[in-house]
Amino acid sequence: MNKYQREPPHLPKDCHHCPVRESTVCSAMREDQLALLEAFKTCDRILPVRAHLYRTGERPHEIYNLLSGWVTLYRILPSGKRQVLEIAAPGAFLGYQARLGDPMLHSAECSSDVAVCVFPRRTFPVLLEQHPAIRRKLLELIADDVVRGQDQLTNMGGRFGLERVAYFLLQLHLHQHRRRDASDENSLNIPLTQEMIGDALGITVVHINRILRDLRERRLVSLHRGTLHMLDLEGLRRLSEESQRVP
Amino acid sequence: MNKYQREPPHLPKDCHHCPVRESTVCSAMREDQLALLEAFKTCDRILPVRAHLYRTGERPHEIYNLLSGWVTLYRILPSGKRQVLEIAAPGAFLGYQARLGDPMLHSAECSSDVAVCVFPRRTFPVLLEQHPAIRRKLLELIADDVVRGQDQLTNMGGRFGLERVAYFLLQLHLHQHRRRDASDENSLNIPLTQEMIGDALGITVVHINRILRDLRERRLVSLHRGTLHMLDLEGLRRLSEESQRVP
DNA sequence: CGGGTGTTTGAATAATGTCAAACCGAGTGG
DNA sequence: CCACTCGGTTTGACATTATTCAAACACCCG
Repeated sequence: MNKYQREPPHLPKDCHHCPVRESTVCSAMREDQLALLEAFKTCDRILPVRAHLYRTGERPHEIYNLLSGWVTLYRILPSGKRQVLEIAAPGAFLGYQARLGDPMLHSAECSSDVAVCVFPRRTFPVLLEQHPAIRRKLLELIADDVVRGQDQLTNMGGRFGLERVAYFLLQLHLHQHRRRDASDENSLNIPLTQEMIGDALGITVVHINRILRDLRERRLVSLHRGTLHMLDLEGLRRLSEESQRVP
Repeated sequence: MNKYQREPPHLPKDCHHCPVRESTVCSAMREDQLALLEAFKTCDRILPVRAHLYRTGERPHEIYNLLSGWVTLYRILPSGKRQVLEIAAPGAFLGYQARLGDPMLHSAECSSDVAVCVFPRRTFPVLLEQHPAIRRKLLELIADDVVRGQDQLTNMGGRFGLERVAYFLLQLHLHQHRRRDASDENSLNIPLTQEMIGDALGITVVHINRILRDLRERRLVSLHRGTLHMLDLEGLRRLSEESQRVP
């Protein structure tokens, strides 16, 4: 088993027992409508680390609900650089875009072994049409995506490396801490490499490394082999809100 | 009249004559349904430069359709820095968010004199409920927002100043060139200051200035008093796709 | 004719990237 | 079980990119 693999992928018996039902589009269905969903969905599927759900330019014929594991959404620039757009946790709804027939504009790669629930892409609009509640929920999810995107943009544009990384890790932790019962209140198991942080924040691995050392020495966070230890949440928050200049 | 003000704000007689009808949520209504929209909307309104549609933290009671002029969406960081999230052109749908009652997470300021079409916020969900086509269109618009956000993120994370600005201006021009009949094929009137570019791209005004000089001397673009001259689109594209390193 | 906003330039300094090399632990195959 | 490889981390020296501070300038507007 991969060193980052703390939770082996597990498939729920049915939608009733689905661990992420409440956090994704499926929450729009009443308990007694779940059979409809079940009928609509293609299958469940398990994928190994490094597998791709889809790649830039492809026109996949599926849409995914992430059941367990982590998926990284990214783009490659003409220069060869990689930009990580999102680190998707269980509950994420992946592969949707406005014009479902268009080629994807980003790639989705498994950062751990992964379990997904698969929907057919071609007939997905039918589902949306038949169940307005699902479209309502989807709109909600995507509207939140916009906000998180804006947050990330603000982080990238407005903070230097140290504060940037601090804020990024803080958000990562908070976002998890909402839906999850973190076994340990202040640590998070996540297949996060320094390179990934760098690619998410537009900073070199080498520099990320120095920043992480700094954060560790300040006893704020430490990242070690797939475990993120949040040592001082308040301190992190203070750091990331710090003025770099006095206006 | 403000120096940047090339087009005085003008209010359409009714929805039938609305110049942006096709590019916003209203396009979801059939010609014969426009009366319903008309009945629902609160009013049209004209706002002067520097006026705000709404500010961070407020719970506005309206939603807007931008009819003419430019609106800048931005956030302020704890450090005092400003991050420009979007430069909204006519046709933009402003002020919507998943939970309409929540406080806004960004501010919207008029960069020119502006005309907006105003919808009531409180009853907006009713409109969505009664006309699924509008929700469908809104979902589409917002899904596109996500993509443009990802694009911006990629630009910020993956490019240095020169290429970053080049790409930004190129996108700005292309995005306009789609919906507009640009009188002059290769120039764009827009109340864009160097400071705005800087705040959008996370670069200091001073540095933006040097970059713009560079771009001007390479005869790629020039920005002068509210007019953006695209001198060499192909060259810009090449520059922004340039590898900084040879992988 | 001011006054104010936006632009421009220079010099010093700080932040970050690049290159090169060593290191470290986990899985692999002999 | 050990040598070996591989992905990921760590460090140093140096180059590049960007910020900061300070000041002058240009132009529109009242």
